[in-house]
Amino acid sequence: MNQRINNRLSPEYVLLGFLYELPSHGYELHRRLLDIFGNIWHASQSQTYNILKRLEAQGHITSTIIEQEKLPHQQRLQITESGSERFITWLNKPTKSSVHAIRVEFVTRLYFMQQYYPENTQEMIRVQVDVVKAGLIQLHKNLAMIPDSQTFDRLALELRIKLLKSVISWLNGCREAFGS
Amino acid sequence: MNQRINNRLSPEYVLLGFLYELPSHGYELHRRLLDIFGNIWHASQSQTYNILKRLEAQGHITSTIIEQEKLPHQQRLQITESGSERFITWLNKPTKSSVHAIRVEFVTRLYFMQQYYPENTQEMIRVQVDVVKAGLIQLHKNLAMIPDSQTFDRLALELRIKLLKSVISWLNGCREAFGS
DNA sequence: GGCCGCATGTAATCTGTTACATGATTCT
DNA sequence: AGAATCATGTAACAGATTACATGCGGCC
Repeated sequence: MNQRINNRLSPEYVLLGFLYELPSHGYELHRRLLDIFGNIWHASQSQTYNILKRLEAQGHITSTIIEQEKLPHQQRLQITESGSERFITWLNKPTKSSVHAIRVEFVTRLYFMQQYYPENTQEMIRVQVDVVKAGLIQLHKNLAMIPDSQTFDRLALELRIKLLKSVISWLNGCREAFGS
Repeated sequence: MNQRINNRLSPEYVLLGFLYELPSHGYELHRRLLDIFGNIWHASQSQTYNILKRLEAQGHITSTIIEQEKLPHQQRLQITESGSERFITWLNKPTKSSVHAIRVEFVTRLYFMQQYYPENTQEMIRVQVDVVKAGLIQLHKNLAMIPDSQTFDRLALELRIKLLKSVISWLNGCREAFGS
């Protein structure tokens, strides 16, 4: 239950990542999610609350209600040991060699690594390049096994190869952008 | 209800596309889905049946039971007018300028166009190039509006731009591969 | 007076995932 | 004898989407 079995991506790590730094509450987390990751992650307000509920049920965050004068009450959310651990594990785990995963998950990890452990950014990118290169080699092997006659299958694979090559080129650009 | 409002992709058009040519039944459709589109679309067997049920409920296909000797009965599925129309509309509608959509939806449309209306393939690719180019221009505009200081935002956008450029290059390759 | 921002949710619906169920035939 | 293929599904659960609900304070 605790493990992400399939490859479905959800912004739960983003929320965890915000809370890793300091406590906050649902409304603000949602706003920051839109602000910073609006182009990458999409969640409606209620979906954000849903995810937070889930994280709380799983023991990754705890909540305390704070009454405010003149404003509605807040639910102060705080990350737990288990939540921090979960976040850090995710942050350090290379993203799989898939265009979509890189565009969404790796970019998110890059943001948080740069925020919290900038000294690890270079290494993180280096490792990711290796993972994508390994994926590319596999795709090339697959391509070699498809006969020339299967134009469609070859084209579909060639697209993925092209995209992954772009990803590697972009990753190298990242290394410079966050240059040491 | 009939319209696909959000950008969730599902292999329903693949199933419709198979049935566009000739009637079939769930089991075979699922096999072909795995065979031909295994690298692109993922659906469990029951999910395939679910989608077919949905298409039937929506009036896009009809079913008749066929008894067989020695083998289990089949449900012969046949596409309706409404289903054919839906498929053709989809087939001719350019895929939006998104890496994922191109990798999944456009590649699928390419397959069916090549199967059923090969003479339209060139035009289809041409139109798609235009759509992606328009998307690229938009992204470039967005990029120009991000100040240099926001390294992260720029990088995230630059990745998308790089990927879309690869897509265009690939599309041009397609034109040659299906050269007239 | 009406809309926006703050702040939290519930309910209904849809879609997908996994596991389970059935039962005959054909291949190894 | 056992596995794979043919062929159809149900049930339980997880997750996302949309709409709806509430209510105060501040701004125009």
